Amino acid sequence: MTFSKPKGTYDVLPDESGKWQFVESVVREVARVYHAKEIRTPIFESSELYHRAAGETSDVVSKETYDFEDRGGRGITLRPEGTAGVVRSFIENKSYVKSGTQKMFYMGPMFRYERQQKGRYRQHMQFGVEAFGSDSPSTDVEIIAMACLVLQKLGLDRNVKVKLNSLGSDKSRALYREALIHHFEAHKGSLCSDCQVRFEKNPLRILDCKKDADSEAMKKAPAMIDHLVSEDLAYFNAVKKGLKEIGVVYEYDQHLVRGFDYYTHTIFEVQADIPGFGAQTTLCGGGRYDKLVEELGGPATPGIGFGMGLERVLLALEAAHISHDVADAVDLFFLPMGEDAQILTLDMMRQFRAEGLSCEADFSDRKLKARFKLADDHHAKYTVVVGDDERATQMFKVKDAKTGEQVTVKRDELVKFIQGRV
RNA sequence: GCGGUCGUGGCGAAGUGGUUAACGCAUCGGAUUGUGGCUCCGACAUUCGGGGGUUCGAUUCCCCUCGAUCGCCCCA
Repeated sequence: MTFSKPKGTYDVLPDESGKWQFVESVVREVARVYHAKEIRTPIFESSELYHRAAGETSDVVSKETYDFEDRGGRGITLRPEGTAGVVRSFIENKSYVKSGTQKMFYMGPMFRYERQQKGRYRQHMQFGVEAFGSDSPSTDVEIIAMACLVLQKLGLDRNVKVKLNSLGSDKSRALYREALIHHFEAHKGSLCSDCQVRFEKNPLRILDCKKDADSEAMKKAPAMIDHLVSEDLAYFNAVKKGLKEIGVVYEYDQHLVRGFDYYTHTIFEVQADIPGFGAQTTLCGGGRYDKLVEELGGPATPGIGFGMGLERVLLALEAAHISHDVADAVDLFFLPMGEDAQILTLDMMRQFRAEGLSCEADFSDRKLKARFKLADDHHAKYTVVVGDDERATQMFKVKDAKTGEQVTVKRDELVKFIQGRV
């Protein structure tokens, strides 16, 4: 009987974790300079939370969640996205009593029951940011720029594009919804079957359809921007102006619609723009959600945030042929000859490791040739053979992997010798 | 949830309805018993994702299933 990983999941193997850690370190560094502190919420929440937050018409919540009943009969859902849990925490811990804008980030696994393909998994890693308490368009600009900074620091800024749209406030949206229904009513017959359903449930989603993208009905469809009430339009213009002023290149996309119903005003995506990238091009998506805190039972508090899929970021790096050096070399590799030498090696390694040097030893009794090769495989910077002579004299021959040169060093001086060279 | 393609050792990859399943890399052993990365020699799949069927005989044909992959949908 052998076991295999659940469908849609993957293992990050020891040789692959370095690049993950690198991306994670970049993300944390960007969070630091943005003064966004980390928040860690449970990876499961009550099912009700997600239904209330994302909305019943969203595909993610209506058919892609991992739901189960726990032994106490509670309805539990593995988090499919990060915002709902963070907002729940924000309200439950009364974080809203603080004044000013609060920025926080999270990084962790999200779960969606979907058919997997390139860049889409049932468990995926997301880095996300939320900012509460500011209704200024400048905060929108700041948050979008933050997502861009992560990608820039990774070297991907030339391989991505930012797409931007506005959904406006409730008022604008109601107006637009009516206009859309009025427009598509006449063309309903020419729409694809999915859009027939969208027409009934959420006409906004028709705009996102790829099948009907080139149809006459779609081309003539009214644009959201023409239905924004004046203050909403002013808000959107302020965001666009801000982005332009600070040099964030974006594309206005009137068909951009996001998957969760909680969004208002500014919505955006950062998409990979790399030849040969898979079908899942969205690296990052987010927007403003000024009603969500209130809807989930908190005081009216504006918010904006985004989520970034780290698998896709890694895929983008690969597709763009960008690699970042990951250090995996070990400072010292010991080759003890015999049992007494092994004990001595253990003692030396204990001392050296406490001093911060990384050490590895091979305790096999194979021939030295094979064992040196092992040191090589571990990218050892220095290799030391420990045998009877060395034990007797406490003098060790330290071999430099790069030059092949061997220097004899006293045990007492070994730490300094290595530390001065690595 | 829907459609296409694919599934041979740790990895890459030939192959055929018939009895020993190429080759390359990696690994292990030896040439070379305390000093590697070169070279040479040798070893390494009772088995071709799993189950069932057709057949005298199946890795090869058929069905089911699981998995991977690409796309649709959706999204990070």
